[in-house]
Formats: sequence, structure tokens, C-alpha cells
Amino acid sequence: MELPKNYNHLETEGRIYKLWEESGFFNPDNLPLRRAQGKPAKTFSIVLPPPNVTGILHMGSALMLALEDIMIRYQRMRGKRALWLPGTDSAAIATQARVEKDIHKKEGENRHDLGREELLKRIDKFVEENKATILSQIRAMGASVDWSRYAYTMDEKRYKAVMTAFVRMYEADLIYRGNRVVNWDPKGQTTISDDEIVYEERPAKLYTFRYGKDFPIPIATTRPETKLGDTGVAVHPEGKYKKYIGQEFNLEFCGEKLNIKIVGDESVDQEFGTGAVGLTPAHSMIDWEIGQRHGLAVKQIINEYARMTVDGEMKDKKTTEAREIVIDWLKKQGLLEKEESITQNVATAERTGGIVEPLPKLQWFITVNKEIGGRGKTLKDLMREPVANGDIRIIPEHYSKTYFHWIDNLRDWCISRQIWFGHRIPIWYKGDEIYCGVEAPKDDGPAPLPDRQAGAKASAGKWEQDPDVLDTWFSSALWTFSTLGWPEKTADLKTYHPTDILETGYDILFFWVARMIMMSEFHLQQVPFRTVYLHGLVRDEKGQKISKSLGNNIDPLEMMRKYGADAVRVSLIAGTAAGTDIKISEHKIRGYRNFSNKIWNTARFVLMSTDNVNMEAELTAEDRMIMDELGALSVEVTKDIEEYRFYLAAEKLYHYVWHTFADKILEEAKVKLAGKDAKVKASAQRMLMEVLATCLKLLHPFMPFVTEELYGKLPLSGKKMLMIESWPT
RNA sequence: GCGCGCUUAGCUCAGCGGUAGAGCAUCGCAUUCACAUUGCGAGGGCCGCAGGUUCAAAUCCUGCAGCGCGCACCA
Repeated sequence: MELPKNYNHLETEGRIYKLWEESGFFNPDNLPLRRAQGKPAKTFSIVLPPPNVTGILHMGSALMLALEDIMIRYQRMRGKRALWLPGTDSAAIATQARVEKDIHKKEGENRHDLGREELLKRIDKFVEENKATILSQIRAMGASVDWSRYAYTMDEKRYKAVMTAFVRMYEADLIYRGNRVVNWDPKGQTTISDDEIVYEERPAKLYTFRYGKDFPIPIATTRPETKLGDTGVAVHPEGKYKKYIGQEFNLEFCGEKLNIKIVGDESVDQEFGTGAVGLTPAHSMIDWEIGQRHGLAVKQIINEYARMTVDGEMKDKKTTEAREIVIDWLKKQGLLEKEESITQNVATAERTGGIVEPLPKLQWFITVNKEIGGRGKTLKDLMREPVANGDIRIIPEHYSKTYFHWIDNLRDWCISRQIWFGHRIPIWYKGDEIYCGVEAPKDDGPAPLPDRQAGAKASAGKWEQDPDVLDTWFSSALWTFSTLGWPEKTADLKTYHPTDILETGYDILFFWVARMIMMSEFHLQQVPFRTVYLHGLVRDEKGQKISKSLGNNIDPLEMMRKYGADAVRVSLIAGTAAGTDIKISEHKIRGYRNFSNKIWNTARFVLMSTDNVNMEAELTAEDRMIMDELGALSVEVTKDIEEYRFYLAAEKLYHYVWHTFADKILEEAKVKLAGKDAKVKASAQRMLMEVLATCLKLLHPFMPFVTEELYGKLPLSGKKMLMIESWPT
């Protein structure tokens, strides 16, 4: 048989993917399972970290797909009941912002002009129109996901899971409504969680001043305008200002009446600044916490649009304008003692880039430090324990430390968001009654749950649902089991949960991994996965982050068109251990395209030289040795895969195929094939065919397209589709 | 401030106790022979610095430096 001279990925990939998909073997229910020592076949499951439903494939998701496909294809060939469950994420804030922007551009209207219902309709339409893109791109990578189990974070089943999870946690008293200082994004007009903040270093001025001529303690601040909201000053309980603790001062500060209490608090660092902290409980997370400890008043002076709410000259002024006014006033009064230039970290919102304004707001929270009834543990404990006792293994291991560190510093999780796209909070209000449930209670229906939230305002009339939606990570946190049908007791849930591996980027260890552990432990009393494999960030060849603004984007789709999916996959895997960032370049991808072609041509040669090959022919001692050496390599590669060293496995196979099989074995075989000794020739033919077949199997998880295509051409009896062939060891 | 990681050939990285490795790049040579998306060959490294442990250290320990990252702080 003779093949074309070069491997043509464009002609091959779509056809092969279709073949796989139509075979039904992506669905583990259809797999020819192998019983292991009389026991039923083991299962192996991965849920795909859902890409943004309206997104396009970038190198990061390409890496994710490549790694997970390697794992699942390997396990499938080992005869396991291998499930890789695909899905997409609604990416609430990002998607809504995108649609709002489009509408504003085209129609000049904002969301309030449209109204909630209409906006949601538009978003759904946008999602529907765009989701095919990401799904076809997942296919293009060769991902062997079970499409029959596809899930979307906003579909019917996931909605039910989210609602059930919320109601159960509310009933367990772990969800509460509280008026607390939250991170408010004035640009996005919503709260965000601590993890959605990105700190940016910026130059700033540190001002040292006194509230008044008779005030005994100087105070430093970078935000003088917030001082209008000060209600206290904290000093160290044993420090130089100890004698003032307990005193109260009433003063007039820039036109505003202040009542300042001096309190002693351990958290004050005597060495820093003036050794005393002006407390603005309404506009600083830390000050709020100190204020809570000492019963200080919370005085809000900045609104949701980052404008001043105080009466007089400053009313409705931007905070930056108010700052100048306060500084002028301080100077005129002779109260400004020092002005220094410093750099400070400014909190900005990850999604919108807006400067975060801490504000007191009535929001919904999940408490992480409260004992769960009947379990004697907090949600924090549930997150910590499985990692601490080894039920969950994090790879690379050093991320465990980072994980614990994060948990130790964890505050309650603010889960309400002031956007419209997402799972709406299943809380209903009528007068001072609060009811938690998916549907509003019928007025003559069952009595609502007792209201634990003191101080709800009375307003007669109908039950009205809370207007907010849940943080998108709330639904993502249920992903390992909501995708398997929870809260129904499905067979899938029983069979595939806990999942085996959660493979994702280290950048969402906290956002997602920790919260999945929390939710699974709480709702199922089970770990969500046994192993967490964290991959690095994909960077350009200079090590810079890939971003639109840098113009250094390497588009995986374009690379796949040019060089083939197999080449893109291996170039992302080779030379990269878990957790380390990956430098990618077109250059590297081209190198692996050449490798695809090398595989093609070794097969081409073998097929040309093995007409009427006898697979029963006796092997010469030399050829047996070649088979033994390949056997040893198989064992090594298997071990590397089992221990998550995919880069090593890929590199070893690359080296073997190119520099041992093609350069040495093939070259030496040419002599034997041309020789007169029939036995030697028959042995060589069989050996070549066997080495080729084994190489294709070992390479298949890494380069599924070219290997499947070639394997289909081998004249072997009893052959199956390569995807479900037995692994060589 | 606390923590984590990295530092090995021009570049990207493996190796992690026993005489320095790969890929790419560079430089020669070859070519109707499976593949020019090729073959053969060559050059190139005080394995960040300083100590220590050891018969033996790129590899283990300590300290330092540079780079990157996370968390906290940022009064």
C-alpha cells in the first residue's frame, strides 16, 4: 500500500472526529469494558472546566483540552469506563456586560431602558447564536468528550441544582443576609468577591494631618475625602497613645460634624504611619472589622457611583474632587502636617477595571466560620480537611500550601450580584417576612421559614423575589455533581462521583477548586475529585502574558489550520511540567507538525515494505531485542502518564519514533528487507509492523488524529478503532 | 511583611547523589533511495553566587542575589 507523501491534517481531522463521534465510544455506556481480575471495569471521570459559552478557544483552553484528552484517551485504552463530561459556563458578568455594550452601541439604550425580561431575552439569544463556535472548537482539538451528557451552567438541570443547593444551605443556616462592607465595583454596578479584585500599583500621596487643632493624635491617609466618614481612631492598647483610649471628640471637619472615639486595638502597628489609624468603618474592610469590635458607628459618605453623599459643597462630587477640597481645607486650617509620595496598591475589579469602592451594603453571604449543625465543623474545615488528610491530592504539591494559606485568610463569601443574567436568588420578601424557596409561597400555603434576619422593613402586598443573582462561581462550585444529575439520585452520580481528576489552571484554585470542595463536602459529604492537576499559564515565546493589547496572541485555531491539531496539542504539552507556565510559539508548533509528518512517513515506509506481512513469522534475536526495548519504553511512558509527567512521556515518544525507530531501526531494516534471507526479511517485516502499531498506540493520547488515521490503514486482523485498542502494557 | 516557584548550551527546558542532556537555533557535508515538513556530522555549558554535608553535589543542607507569582498590608 502506498500513502501520499505528506500527512494532510486538513483532509483528515474532520473525517476522523466524525468517525469517533459516530462510533459512540465517547460515551462510556458504549465502551467495550475490560474486567480487571474478575471485577467490573473501573471508572475514570473528568468534568470539563466549562469554557465561556460565548467565548472563542484560546491557548489556555487548548492546553486544558489537550491535557484532559490525553488522560481520558489513556484511561479509555486501559479499558476503564472513561467519562469526560463537557459543558459551558454562562460567565454571567462578562456575558451581560458584552451584550449590554452591543446594545448600547447599536441602539443607544442601557439595561434599564430595556428592562430585565427583555435584556435576559437578548442575552439568551446571544448565547444561542454564539455557543456553536466554542463547541466546534472543542471538537477541532480532538477532545473526546461525551456530548450526550453536555451541560450548561444555566440549563434546566443546573438551575435545579443551584436552587436546591441554595435552599439547603439557607436551611442549614449557612447563608445569611447582612449589612456589611463589600467590594463595590462602581463601573460594573455590582458587588464582587475578594478574589475578583486585582491590585494595581500606582503612585499616591500619603497625607498626615489632624482632625482639628485640639485633636491629640496625628493621622495618615491616602484618601482624605473618606475622613468625613470617620467615627473612630484606633491606637495600640499598650502604645504611646494608650492614655487617650476611651476619649471621645466632637469636631467640625471640613464642614462635616465628626464624632471620634479613641479605641485600643491589637491590630494597630505602632511602627507604621503615625501609629494610629483613622477609622472609616463604612469605606474600608479593615476599618469595618475594627469598628465592629468596638461598636463604632458606620457612617456612609460615598454612594454606588463613587460620589460623595455629604451635604454642602461636596455633595455629588467625585471622590477625587472631594479629595482636593479636603486637602485645601486642611492646608488653610494648618492641619496638614506632611505630604509624602508613596506607591500603593489600588484595588480594581478584574472584569471591568473599575476602582473598587468598599461600601456597606445589604447582601447575601455564605458563612465560612460557623459550625454546621450536626457536623461540628465549619465550611472552612470542609475545605481544609480533605486536602490536609490526603483525600485530595494537589499537583504540583506546593500549591497545597497556597491553598491552606488562602483558607486561613478566608472571609465570608458574598454571593449576591447586582446583575440580571444568572441564577436569581430564591428569596422572597413580603412585608417583614422573608421566605426561601424556588417558588413564591402561596399566601395560604405553608408557613414561610422563620425570618432570622432582624430588621427587615415592613411593606405589605405580594411576595417579591430578591432582584439579585448569584455569583457565577456559586453554580460553578456545584459542577462536579450538578453535571451528573444531582439533586436527583442518578446512576451517573453514583457511578462517576467523586470524579478522578480536576484539571484546571492554577489561577482559579481559589475561585473554583476550593469552592467545589466546599460544596461537594457539604451537599454530598464526598470529595468532588481525588486529584487536582494544575496547569500553568500559556505565554508567548518571550514569557509575556498573551493579551489583546500586547498583540501577541497566538490563535490556536489558526495554528490548527496551519499545522494540525496534533501539532498544537503536543507543542502545548512538551517541555512543561504541571504548574509551570508554558511558552508557546509558532516555531515550536511547526516542529511538531514536522513530527506528525515523520510519523506519517515511517508508516508510509512500513506499509510499502510489508506487503503480505506474516504477523506469525518467527522473530530473529535482533528483532526480538528491538521489541523488548520498545516494551521497556512502553513501561516508562505508562509510568510517566500515571504520574502526570505528560511532557516526559511525549518527549520520550518523540525521541523514540524519530531517532530510534526512523533513524536506526528503519535504516537497518532496509538492508534486511533487500537481502536474500527470507526468514530475516519476514522477521523484519513483522517487527516493523509491530513497532509501528505499538508506537501509534502509545502516541494516540497525545496525537489522536494522525495515529487513528494511520492505524486504520494497517493490515492487522482483529483490529479495532485505535481509540479503543488496548494500551500496550 | 508572609509564602511559593524559578535561575543548567544563543533560546525553550529536562535531569535532582555517581564522568553534563534534548529540541530549536548556528555551522559544515549529503541528496532522484519513506519523509527537504529530510539525512549525517560539528561547535557550544566554572548547571546564579558563597559556604556546608559526602569518597562523590547541577542534584542534599544553609545563606545571599536576581527574576516571576500568590496572599496580606497599603492608617
